Amino acid sequence: MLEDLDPSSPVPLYVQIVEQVRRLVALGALRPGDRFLTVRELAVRARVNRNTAARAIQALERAGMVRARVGRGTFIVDGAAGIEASRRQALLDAALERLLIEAGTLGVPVGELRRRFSRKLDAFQKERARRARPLSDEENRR
Amino acid sequence: MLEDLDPSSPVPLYVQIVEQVRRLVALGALRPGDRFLTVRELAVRARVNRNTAARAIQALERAGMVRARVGRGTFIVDGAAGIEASRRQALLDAALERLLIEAGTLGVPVGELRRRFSRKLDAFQKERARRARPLSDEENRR
DNA sequence: TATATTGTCCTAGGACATTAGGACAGCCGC
DNA sequence: GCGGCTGTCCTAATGTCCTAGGACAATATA
Repeated sequence: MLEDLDPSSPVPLYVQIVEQVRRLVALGALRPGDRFLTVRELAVRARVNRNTAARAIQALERAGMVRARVGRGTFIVDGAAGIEASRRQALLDAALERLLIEAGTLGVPVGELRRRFSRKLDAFQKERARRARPLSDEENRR
Repeated sequence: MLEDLDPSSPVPLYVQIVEQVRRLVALGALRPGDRFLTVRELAVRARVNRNTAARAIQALERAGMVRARVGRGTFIVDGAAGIEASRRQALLDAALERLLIEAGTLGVPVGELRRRFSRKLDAFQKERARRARPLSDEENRR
């Protein structure tokens, strides 16, 4: 995690970092209150320039997933708490719409889509439970 | 549709066009065999340069949703037919993962996600049925 | 108070994307 | 065959993005 970035990808390095962190947060591997990597630690770990790491953290902060404090470090935040209900609804609806359009253009039958959704959701929850149990699974590996 | 593009958006004009067309195809408003707008027609309609319109159509062609023919025009294609099963599975899985990560970071409970998914899917199917009935609902408005 | 550590700002270069105009090549109906 | 369509290619101008290095300000720690 965070080591396997692809500099030759059209996706910017800082975006690749953001996506990986988003995934870890969604899976519960990083939880509110957890200390995150500092800008310089992240730069070393991901083998990118200090400013590229800073950019990733700034993007995460704009997304409300992280709080950066000069002299202290950066910490995971409960981003969902700061979002008002109506906005959350709108964002979820947009995400659902993107999925349905993708599935629609792929010609996925409704029945199959329902099945795959249910299966994927179960797998996601299972993974989430697995990561949450050790309480510092990912943390301790640092 | 296609008239309300935002030139000041960070999203390129040709991408905005592609997204709108993708939506129409997914909803069944544009079906395989239908004649699509020509490059110049699209340029006038969307109020963009001829080449920007051409770029959008080229992107749609790369995505396998459209077939462009010199001297004849561009036509909607059954893009799903050309995709091999394994690739289709992978694309759908990636789309599902994006949704779950988005929902996860928004803190949406699993039960609510299931409900919203089901509701959205029903709405999508209903819209699809509505658009499919007139057989040329969108077409005739040109 | 020193010193180290933290995030942040400024600047710059290189690369790429976007849009646009002009010209060209293939197809069709008269 | 001719004229009007069609999509496509070439080129240029402009803007934006990405990454990077250097310096700075705020905080914690000894």
